Amino acid sequence: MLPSAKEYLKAKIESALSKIGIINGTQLNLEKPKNEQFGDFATNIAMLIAKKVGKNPREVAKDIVANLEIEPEFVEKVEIAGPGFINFKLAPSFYIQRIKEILNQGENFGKLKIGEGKKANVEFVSANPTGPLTVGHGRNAVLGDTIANILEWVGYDVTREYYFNNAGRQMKILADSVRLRYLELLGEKIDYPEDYYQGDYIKDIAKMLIDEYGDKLKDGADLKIFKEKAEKVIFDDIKKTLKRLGIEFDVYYNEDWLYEKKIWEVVEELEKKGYVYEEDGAKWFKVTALGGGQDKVLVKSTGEPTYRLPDIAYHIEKFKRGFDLIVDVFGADHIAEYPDVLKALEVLGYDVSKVKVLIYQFVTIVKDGEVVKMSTRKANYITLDELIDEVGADVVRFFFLNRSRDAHLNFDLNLAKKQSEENPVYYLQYAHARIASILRYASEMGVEVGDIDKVDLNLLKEEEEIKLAKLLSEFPDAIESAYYSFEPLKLINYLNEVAEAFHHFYHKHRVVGSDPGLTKARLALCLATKIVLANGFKILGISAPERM
RNA sequence: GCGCCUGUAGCUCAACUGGAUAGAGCGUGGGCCUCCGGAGCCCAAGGUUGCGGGUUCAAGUCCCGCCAGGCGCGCCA
Repeated sequence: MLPSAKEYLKAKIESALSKIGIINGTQLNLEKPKNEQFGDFATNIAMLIAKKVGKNPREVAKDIVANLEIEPEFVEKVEIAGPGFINFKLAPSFYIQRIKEILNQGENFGKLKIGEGKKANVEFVSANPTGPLTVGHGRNAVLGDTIANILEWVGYDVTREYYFNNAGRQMKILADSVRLRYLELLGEKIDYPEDYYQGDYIKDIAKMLIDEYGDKLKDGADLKIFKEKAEKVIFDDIKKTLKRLGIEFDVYYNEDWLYEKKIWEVVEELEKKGYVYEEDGAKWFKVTALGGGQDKVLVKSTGEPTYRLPDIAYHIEKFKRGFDLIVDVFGADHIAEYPDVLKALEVLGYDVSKVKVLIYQFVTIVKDGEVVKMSTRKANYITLDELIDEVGADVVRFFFLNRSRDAHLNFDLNLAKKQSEENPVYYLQYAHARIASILRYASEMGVEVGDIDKVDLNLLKEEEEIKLAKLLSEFPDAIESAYYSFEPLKLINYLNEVAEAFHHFYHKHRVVGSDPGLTKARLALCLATKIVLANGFKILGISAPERM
């Protein structure tokens, strides 16, 4: 296998540096210039070390270039530009030959070994079963699932995990909400409390109970049956919604399991380390002693634990289960709580660097020009299901992924449909469908790529062909970059470039033409593009249509 | 009052983590199918990157101060 262009150039520059007696302490940066006229790769190394060497950057660059030992069949041009950039233009064959590799690796092209032999846990969604998933949960679900996909692609053994609590006060209110609706449906006069769950799904569940039990539950003071039914129905509904987006979990972790013993062990351990004190009958975690803002209650004066305790215990469990990477996907409303949890874990001797907390900014819903405050309790929400009904799973996934985590997401339902018709996801999918169509056409004409080793790829000489081939060879880099930043958006941006480069190529050059050799080479290029797009779509969780 | 995030084209968002002339989509104006898919391609208009300082060869990006918006700051989860 050929070395990647980056690796190749890096090695050459390093050796040139050592030849002129510079030991490079700083990171050697090779980046892709925005402007093509500056070549395929550029390094700013001369500017970075100029001061240390006591020369001006352009002179340093000159020294480096003079000592580069580069094979002309790989590198076409090296030049010094601007304040001291060194620009490299690689020979087209460097990229063209990669097409072979792409075709040979097929659906595995782009898979990396960074996470080989390591286990990752991605916890996301984690909504308690009190109502249907909302558009807000959608962002969490899609982000978490896609990050899990990325981790799998770079080699991790990934566990998708959903953490839930079915024991708290919310669940009691939920159960009682169902009970009251049940009685109401049986004809009793009910004063339904305002702070109970207002959604219609509560009535649906009550109706199911009537179908099942008639009025037998009428005077049962026991909420258990109401709670269990509600939980089951709602959870099934949540799972169904997620499945529509292609999301399935490996583990549903019930917070309840931690309450028996685990959380008290945490208190004990923290006490041993001297980070717990009692005040007003409560036990406090000494966060201030660890550089935090204010101390936090671990155990209330009533003897009940606060939510913090199971959170800490849960993460300890994850460590004990042997994960090398622990990813939490949270909305911005959790911003204040995770630092305390991390501090506790650190004090207890766990390697906090394994924990990656991903905070995404909130989804605000605009309906009829006004911001809707989302509340499951008040039934002021737009469900994820409704959104999927409206625009389809691919658009939903793409919609949530096509912005950075830190970007606040304004969602206007009135515009959702309109936007969906012109959604950028179709731009990508169209490129894929178009290639499929070309391949069908070629096949009808009796042309196939056949054995790739017999195709003369060097016939690809046009600017658009080389540009596309070059982009395709960068697919693994795009995945790596999405992995390091935990930003699926990087992959989308890359795929957009690929689709664009393909459309340009298509409009300028005919694939199936009179020259059989060239036709084969171009078909190979098309196939390689299709593979890259399809692999990228798989990571994003969107479909790769053969027709649209 | 304190903490986190955001402010970039009319709108929704990018910008490879400090690089060279800030880019896409939608919208607006124009052009392109006798020919492998027009859900596409090409051209144009549109910007003092919220405001003011600073750091350096280089700032949308880093630091400080304002202004505006979002989310938090509980013996709720």
